[in-house]
Amino acid sequence: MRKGVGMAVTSRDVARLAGVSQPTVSRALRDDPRVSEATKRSVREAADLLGYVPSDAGRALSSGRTHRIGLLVTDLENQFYAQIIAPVHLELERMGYQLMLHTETADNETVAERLIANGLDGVILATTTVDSIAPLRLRDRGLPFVYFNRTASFVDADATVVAPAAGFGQAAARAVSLGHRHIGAVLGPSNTSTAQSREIALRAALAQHGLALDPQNVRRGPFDTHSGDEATTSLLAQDSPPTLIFCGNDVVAYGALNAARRAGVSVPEDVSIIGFDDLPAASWPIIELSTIAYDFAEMAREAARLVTHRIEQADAPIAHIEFETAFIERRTLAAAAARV
Amino acid sequence: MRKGVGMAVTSRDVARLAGVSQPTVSRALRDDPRVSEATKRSVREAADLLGYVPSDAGRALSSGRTHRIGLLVTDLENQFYAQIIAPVHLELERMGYQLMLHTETADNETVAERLIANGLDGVILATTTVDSIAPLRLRDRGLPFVYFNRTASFVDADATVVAPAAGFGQAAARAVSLGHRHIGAVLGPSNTSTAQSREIALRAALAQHGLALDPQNVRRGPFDTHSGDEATTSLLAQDSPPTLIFCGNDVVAYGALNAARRAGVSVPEDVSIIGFDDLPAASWPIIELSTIAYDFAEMAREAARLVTHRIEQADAPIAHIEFETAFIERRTLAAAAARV
DNA sequence: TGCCATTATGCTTTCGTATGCACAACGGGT
DNA sequence: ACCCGTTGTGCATACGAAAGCATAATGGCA
Repeated sequence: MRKGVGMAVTSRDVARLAGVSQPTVSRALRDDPRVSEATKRSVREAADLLGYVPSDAGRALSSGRTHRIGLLVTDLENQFYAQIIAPVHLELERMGYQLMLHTETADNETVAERLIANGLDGVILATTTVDSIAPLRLRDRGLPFVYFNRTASFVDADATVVAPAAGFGQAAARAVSLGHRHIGAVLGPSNTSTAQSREIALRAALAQHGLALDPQNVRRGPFDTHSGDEATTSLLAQDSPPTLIFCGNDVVAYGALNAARRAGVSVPEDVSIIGFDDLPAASWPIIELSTIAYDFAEMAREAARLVTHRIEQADAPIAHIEFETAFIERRTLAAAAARV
Repeated sequence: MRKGVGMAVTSRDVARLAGVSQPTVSRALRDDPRVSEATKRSVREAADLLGYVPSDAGRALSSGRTHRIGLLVTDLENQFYAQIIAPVHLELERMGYQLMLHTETADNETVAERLIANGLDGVILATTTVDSIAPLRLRDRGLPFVYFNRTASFVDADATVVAPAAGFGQAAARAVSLGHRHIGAVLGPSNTSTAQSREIALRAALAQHGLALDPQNVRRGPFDTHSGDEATTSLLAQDSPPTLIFCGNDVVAYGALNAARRAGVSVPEDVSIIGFDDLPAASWPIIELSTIAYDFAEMAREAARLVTHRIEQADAPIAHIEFETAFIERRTLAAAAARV
């Protein structure tokens, strides 16, 4: 950029007007205690007068900090991530950081490179698979990052995760008391830590009551509505379908509800559905989904705090923060229908 | 930043290894035709070997371009904006730009300042109110911006907007043919151009059939589910409620469906509901919302293209791009119930 | 009155990349 | 053999803010 017409006002211009040096302007505007109140006042006045706005690039280059945090997700249209973005954004802003959204496209290889190239101070990984190499790359670069919700195997790092045992324990107990014995599940992708931990928790909870998942009644697929729809359609098409279906998350459960409706199967009379996450729509009167809840907004904020803390104190001990779950019973869970 | 341990590899390091000057590295990696193929190859090799990643800040400072575009929204949890972010993000990425999400908080005054301070090349305004001053500030700064969906009064700029007339025309015709005469509406905030244009289009469409909105059957509120719920609850509580309710958008319509369900009013037997936007959930079997559709994903991509085009060619003529609408009939619209 | 501590400010350099300009090397045409 | 055009590379510097260090101004105390 060589001297355009609309060239921005720089700290040097402010300095000239205020009759001080450029470094003094820099210090005054950042409220450095070494600058006198009188000077600060006149500098601020000059800055206001000129409409001075510090250059992000200049500051970044000089200080080595961008105050930008990347949030890596795959599917922005997924309601779960939509719910996450807002609290992360707000919490980061509260702490003086800006959020940069990044999506993981097909070629996983370049994701870490793109994150690194973007001059981020830190990264929140929200859709890591257990076998992802991105964390390795970030670690090698020395770029601070935290796991949100999902974790990867190769590298340990700060993480906020869900502890699904309690929620599934309560749900299973209630389901058994309602007479459910033939239980199905639409699980998430087996290369995600969330799908893995939920599957383990579900199986353990059922085992408490002497029950097990019949492999015939288990489906796996991405955490999205379409996948839940397909899987449930296939489950319900069987000769003796399960009376209750646990879904990998709420978004999948919406798909399950759609599949049941399309198949003319009543919920909860013919089949009960249980989700996971307790998204806002789960409690809508037209949905009323039974689900396993936890404070995902707080979990998102915690991830934001973890990453900024890691940036500011690189040698802090690694923190794994678990969020407890609880079963929330709504319309979509009812007594098991007698089987034919 | 004064010489840390994990200091990043710079173009100078690459230059040293490749035995060329730093500017040659810069040119070689950007595929400048003035650099010989042989040199390019050896520079690329050296860069790979060292794991060189160009500094965003350095490039931004030197070139005066950040390749970052801000997207300004209010409510990230709103499904409409969630649907918008993905296409904008992808289209920008395709054109070599990064998306920065910004939210409008309570103090509108500082929004423009925050956008300007963030070293953006351009901005997409998605939630402007007609009386917003942000566009003025951006124009004064010379920061390129475009309106998405909504426009403001004070400043003209590139815009992508919806043309609601056709959609409402079709919907009204169909509604009338189904016997609807007492029609209500839950409109958006009157300081948004979208709420204004939809209200005008709706009234005009009804007028075609000699109908008008009874002020008693009109409610206004924010474009969210809660507001749609409240407004509809109040509409339905009247002595002779409307047989059909037009909602400001789909998210509002979801609220209307919830309100009806809670009030024990059947949709569409007792009341019909029509939305606007055709969000993915509108076509779900458990929802099946009649609505007015347009290609919002393409509209989002177009906004992305407009802003980058404006950046690259500041003196291009201002473009206003309209997206046509069409009525989509689903379960929530049926024949009007006979009135008591 | 002189010295030192403190406070406030300025000078200089740095961060990493990009670009205008100078210039070296090379080759072809006469 | 000379000139000139072309091609490829280097040099110097700009971009804007921040920070280390130097130093001027001030005040207190002996």
